[in-house]
Amino acid sequence: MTETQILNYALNQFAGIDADAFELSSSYWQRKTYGKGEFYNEYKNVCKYLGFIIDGVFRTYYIDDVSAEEKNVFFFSKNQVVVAYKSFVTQTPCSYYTESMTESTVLYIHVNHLNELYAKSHHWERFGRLVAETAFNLAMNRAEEFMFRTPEQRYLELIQNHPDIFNNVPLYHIASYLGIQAPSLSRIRKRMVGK
Amino acid sequence: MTETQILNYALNQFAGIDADAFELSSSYWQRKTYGKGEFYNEYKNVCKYLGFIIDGVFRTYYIDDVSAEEKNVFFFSKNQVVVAYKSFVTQTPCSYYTESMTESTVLYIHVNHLNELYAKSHHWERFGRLVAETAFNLAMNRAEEFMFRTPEQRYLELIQNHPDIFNNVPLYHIASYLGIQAPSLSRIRKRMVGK
DNA sequence: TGACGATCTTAACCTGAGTTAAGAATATAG
DNA sequence: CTATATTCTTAACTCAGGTTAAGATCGTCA
Repeated sequence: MTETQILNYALNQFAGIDADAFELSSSYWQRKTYGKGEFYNEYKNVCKYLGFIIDGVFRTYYIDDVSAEEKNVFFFSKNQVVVAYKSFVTQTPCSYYTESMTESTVLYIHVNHLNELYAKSHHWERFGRLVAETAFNLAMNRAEEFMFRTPEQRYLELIQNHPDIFNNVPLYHIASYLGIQAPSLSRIRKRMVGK
Repeated sequence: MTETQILNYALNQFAGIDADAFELSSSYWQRKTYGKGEFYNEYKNVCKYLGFIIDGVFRTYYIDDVSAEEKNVFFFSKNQVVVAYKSFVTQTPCSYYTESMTESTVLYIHVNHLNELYAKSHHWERFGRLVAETAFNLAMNRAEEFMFRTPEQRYLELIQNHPDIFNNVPLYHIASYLGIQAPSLSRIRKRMVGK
């Protein structure tokens, strides 16, 4: 399958974008590759593109003003959308960095083109709603993990629910994502030997 | 102002719903009052209504399976929408309880009627998108509070940003909202005397 | 007003995460 | 296959929040 076919298929699965609706968008999609450590979007930058990951892993992180520590917020991988949602929707500067952690390939579309598609087609409007819902679910799940689970439970659930992330990301990035320091994650892992 | 006028005004402010667009919806809105402790929506119930709070305060909480503790997730008050968003959008059973903490008055609309309005009017479609964005912001802010702030910082920011909640809700409910136990909140408050 | 229930604080002890720094294990490149 | 950098674990200590139970304070209403 070509990359465009992969995209078409994914959009169909996700939002019922059929061949005709996809055709409306086809001239708008562009392709970009990222090296390890390259940014999809940076702090204070307005996110102008919605990306679909053909291959690779991205992380979105926050830099704490006080401790200057990086705190991982989201991971995005293959066949997922990558976007700084709030910045993209409101076209305001982003609070985060979104960085490629691997060699990556992305197909992306400009916010203006997407808005055109919303106006032209109910299918694409539906897509916009579903992206909003997906973003909500992502944020709400993240909030729930921190409100209701201990770091140990978050660790176990990450292994269960996102083995793709767990297996492809160094542990110190996992620790940051779980909201703890690397030594704490080591202790949790040690505690669990035998359980 | 009548309650309907309050609603009309708020919808206009929030999403540019003009007199004509409001007229489309006017026969759909119903009114309900809640006593202290009455539920807007309960665990395992599908949330079928989007409410606009004329007066009162609601809280959404989760009950921990293990500890059987209540954990407050959101507060909603006057001139805000009250809804179990995920349940409402997906029409699936809710994970939460949403309870009135005071005598309250709500104007509400059924999900089917709202979907009708989406189909009929771009104004209402816009409203739907904005509700989705509001829900995202609420969830994302909550996630950020827990990912990036200490309980003490969360407490200070609550006082700053939501004095209405802080002043109208008992401290043990605030503690739960901040993700800590009541004695911890007492210690934080004590620590801060003199700061 | 005074008695009750609700709310808030305090104390004592426990536990798990933070911090720092050192060292072990693992990858990667030359 | 060794040297080097990266990643992971461990140790020792500190500290904030959890837990439990007691007591203080506040509100309310008979």
